Parts: sequence; structure tokens; C-alpha cells
Amino acid sequence: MMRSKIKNILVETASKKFGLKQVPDFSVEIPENSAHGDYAANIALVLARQLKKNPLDIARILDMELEAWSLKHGLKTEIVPPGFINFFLNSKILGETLKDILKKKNKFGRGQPQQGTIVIEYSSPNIAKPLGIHHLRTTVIGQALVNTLRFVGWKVVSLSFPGDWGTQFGNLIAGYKRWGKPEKIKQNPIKELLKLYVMFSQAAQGHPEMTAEGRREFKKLEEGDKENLRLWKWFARESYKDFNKVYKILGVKIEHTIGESFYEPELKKLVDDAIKKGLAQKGADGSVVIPLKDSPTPEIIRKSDGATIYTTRELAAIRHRFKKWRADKILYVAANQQTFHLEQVFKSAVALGLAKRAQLGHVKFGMVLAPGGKKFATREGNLIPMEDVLKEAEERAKKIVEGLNPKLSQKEKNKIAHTVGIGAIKFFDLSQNRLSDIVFDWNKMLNLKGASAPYIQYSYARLKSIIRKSKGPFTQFKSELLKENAEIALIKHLTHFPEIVADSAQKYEPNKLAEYLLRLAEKVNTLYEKVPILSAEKEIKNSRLALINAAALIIKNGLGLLGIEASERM
RNA sequence: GCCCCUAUAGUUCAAUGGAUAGAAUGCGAGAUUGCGGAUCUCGUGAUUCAGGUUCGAAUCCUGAUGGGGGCACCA
Repeated sequence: MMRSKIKNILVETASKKFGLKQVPDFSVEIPENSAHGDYAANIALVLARQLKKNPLDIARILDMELEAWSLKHGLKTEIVPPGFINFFLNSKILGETLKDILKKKNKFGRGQPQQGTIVIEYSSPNIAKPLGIHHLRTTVIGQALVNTLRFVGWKVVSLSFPGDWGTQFGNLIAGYKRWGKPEKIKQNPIKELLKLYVMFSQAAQGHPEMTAEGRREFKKLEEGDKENLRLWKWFARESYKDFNKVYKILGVKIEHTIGESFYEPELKKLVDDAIKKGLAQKGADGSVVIPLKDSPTPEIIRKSDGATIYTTRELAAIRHRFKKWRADKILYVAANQQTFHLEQVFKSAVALGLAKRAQLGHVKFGMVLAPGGKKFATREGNLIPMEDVLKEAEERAKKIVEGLNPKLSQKEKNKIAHTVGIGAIKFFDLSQNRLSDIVFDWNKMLNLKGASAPYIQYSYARLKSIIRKSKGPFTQFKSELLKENAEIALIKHLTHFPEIVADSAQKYEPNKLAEYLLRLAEKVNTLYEKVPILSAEKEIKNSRLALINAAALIIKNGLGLLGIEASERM
């Protein structure tokens, strides 16, 4: 990547020229304003204070020293007040990049495969409830992170950790025993189970004897009660069928699904060992806690009734993951609300010697809020099933396809509606900063115009349309023939793809890549309007075909990293 | 009460401490004998407030205000 080459040579040159042991951190950025070059370094500004020199003088000294290197690497430099060094790529190096893209295709921009193993836990629904709109972000962001981190060279283990164990299943079983009807559940399993759970939770409010009843049922489940175990297995089976249906629509593939219940057999020993080693303490009421420094509360790992708790299972999971996959790191793609809880789990894991703090990371994100900015709550039963949202998106997209391309076959229309509708929803999420809240709004989410996946997909389809109409060739070009502004802007943008993907992966910020793809589509559309391709003179035509071929490759690959499909027709 | 996230055009979002704060949408004006008008071009309009640090602050620090979330035997 050119950016890291520039950074490295600047560090090297500065330390040599000014006798520095440590060059302070500085940036080589990709300026938004093209007049500021293709890369801009602020090293002279950063060094000015330390060296007590005029930043412009420092920039000039560095630039002179770099002259030969720049020339060799196809860069023209420029010193600009107050002390920026701007680098411009020349047409020869741009041609080389274009060639590289056409050769490597969807491998262009890939990182070296040696960075270590990272486990990413995401999309962990609770059984006996449908996947809801509130699972959208963890699922979509999680999948994008899996794809991008893998692309830049990490070995990635993708993992879902469903909530299939705990007191809530005591509540569910208690509700079922009170009011459940097997034949009704067979008809519509998830909907009925959710109803029972909600009914019981509501009835238990202000009725401690019912709360105790729920806990008792879970305790029995944990002790291996046959009837409760049978019910639990049944509920779980139905749930996974339901999840997989939605994942299929969403195009999400999670390699491993290991629920909380998996860790049940090892929990007793885990807690007992912790007590034995003096890392956990038994309270007067029979509960067991891990005392935590720098935390307002200790963490409970066994309840006073002797049953385990979520944290206990999390700790067992951490131990298991490090062992099974020899992981260097575990990332939790989980909502901001989980921050305190996960912090407690991480601190507990460190206290028990299961992990170093730096190996555990919480990739947090804002909430999907109900219209009006309120939280969706399952207890009140107003959960919005993800499946409904996805179906609605497909239907809206279908209407648009009908209007635009009525001649396509029904089958093809459906396929395009799926690609466009699902893409729109995913992009709506991924194009925004992870941390901000999203207010759920059908119109905005499904708006197929403007800064959206369909805009990018449309650009792709137009390129593909030209490619279909021409007979090629698609890889023969002369870079000196690509000299229109629109062409140069596009090639330059393509050059930055590896750098953007690397940033996006490193910061766990898919919106960086989403933004890049929007800009790319914009440049493609501008080129499309300004520059004729099929009607151009032969050599120019071939060069332009090579260029749009490369652009199409990058769009397709970039969207793919976000988990979004691109259709050749739409 | 304590803790976490957050505040940027009317609205929805961008912007590693860096150059003239970018888009989308909305509104206004324009572009089609031509490769797909779901497009393109131009215009309009914003950093919550008060201090501080810095050559330079939307960004960092302190305080205030607004919004969301969380605070051990739920997950």
C-alpha cells in the first residue's frame, strides 16, 4: 500500500536527518479535497514543536531528501503552508495499480495472512423468541467485521452464542405448564412461545411467588429434570429452525453456534475451583462472587439458590474459546447497553486468569429505537420480527423493479428485489457510525434513492450492461489514454481501496468502507455521464472498458465484504 | 446518586488534532436524437452553550444543558 510506504520512508528520513530516536506519531491521510494531493503528510507540523523549527523548513528538508525516492515511486510532491507535504500519484503508477486490480481481481487489497486468530461473537439471539429488529445491528455489523478482518489477513472464527439457558427458560416452562397447549405451539411455535413468556413475565410482576416458581423450574432444568429437559429441547429445536430461516434471507453464515447450555456441565467445577483458589468468595446466603477491583460491585457467579448465572457461562465460554481455537482475541459485537455487564465479565475473566484484558474487546453499537426514540422491549410484546422487516423490504423493492424493468421474468424480478431490499437494509445500518442510535423508520430504511445500497448496485448494473454490450477486451489499456478528469478521479479512488479496507477492519468501522463505496459509485456515475465508452475510438474504448471492468470488480468485492450482493441487472 | 454512549444544515448521516466542515434528503434551477434518468450538473443551508489546552479544535480537557442506555443472584 502506497500510504504505508510513504509513512515508512518519512519516519526513516526524519529520524536520519534530524537524529531522532523516536519519531512522534503523525498522519498520512487521503485528503477529501483532491487539490491537497492523493496523500497528505503532517509530519513537519508535528515535528515543528519538538525541533523548534519552522514547519515549512522541515518540510522542505524532508522533501529534498525524498526527491529520488518519490520519483522512483511515481510521486510528485508539493510543500504547502503551514507545512503539509502533499503527494500526487502520476499516471504511470496509476496504470500499474489498474493492472494490478485486473490481475488480482477480488484478491486485490487483501492483507498478508499471518496476523493471528480472532473469535468474533455476534448475533446471539435467545431461543423461544424470534430474531427481532434489535438483532439487526449485531448480525449485520458482525458479519461485515468477520468478512473484512478475514480479508485483511486475520484468521477469523465466526460464532453465535445463543441464550438457550437461564432463569428465563424457567419462566417459559412455568408459563407453558400453566397455560400452554401443545397443538397450538406446533402450529406456530415461536409466536406461541413468545406469547407464553410475555404472559408469564407480566403476570409475575408484583407476584414474588411466581418469580420463585420460574426460578424453581430453571433449577429443575439445571438438575436434569426429564420433563423440563424435554420441553427445553423442543423449544430450542423450533427456535433454531426459525433463526436459520431468517439468516438465509439475510445471507448470513455463522460458522459455529454454541449456546450457553453447552457449558452447563463444567460450571460447578469452575465455581468450586475459583473458591478453592481463593479467587471467589462464598457469601452467607450461599451465593458466590468474584470480588473485583475498580468496580462498584463484585460479580456473582452462583446464585443463592445454587443455580448458575449468565456470567458463569460466559467465563466458561471464554476459557473454551481460547483453548479450542488458540485465539489471540475475542470480540463481542454487542449493544452499548451491555457495556457494564461485559466489563464485569472481562474483569472476572482476568481475575480468574482466563485472559488478559487486551484480548477481550467489546465492539459496541447504538440501539435501534422505535419511532419516537423509545426502546423496543420484549416484555411488552412489541418486538418487531426481523423476518417481517426483511419481507417488507423485498416487497417495496419489487414494486420499484416492476416499474423500471417490467420485461424481466418473474423469477428474475424476485431475485433482484431480494438483492436490492436486503442490501438497502444492511447498508442503512452499515453506512452509519456504529455508536449512534438508529431510529427505526420504514421510509428511511427502505428509501432506495440517494446514499443507499441500490445507488451503488445501480452503478454496478450500468457498468455490467456496458460490459455485456461490448465484446471486450477488458484488460488491455494504455494509461496515457485515460486522461479525462472523470477517469483519473476514478482510478485514484480505486487505488485507495486496500487502504480503506485496512482502516475499516482495524477500527471495526464498516461505515468507512460503506462511505468509500458510495464515493466510488458517484465517480462511476460521473464517468458514465461525461465519457462515452462504446462509441469511442478503439484503443480509447478498450482502455475505458478495462477501467470500468476494474471499477465493477471493486464495487462487487467491496459490497461483498459488507455482506451485500450486487446484481448484474436490476 | 454513580457509570457508559451521544449532540454537526429543516431532516438523516460524514469528517486520524490540520488546509475552504463533506454527502444524502428536502427546496430552487438545469441536462435525454447517445453505453440503463434508480443518473448527472449548479445553487441553498450546520459544529448545543461557557471556559481551557494547542501554531491549529466539530474532534482533546473542565463545567453546564438536551437525548439514549446501564448500575450483583435477567440475559
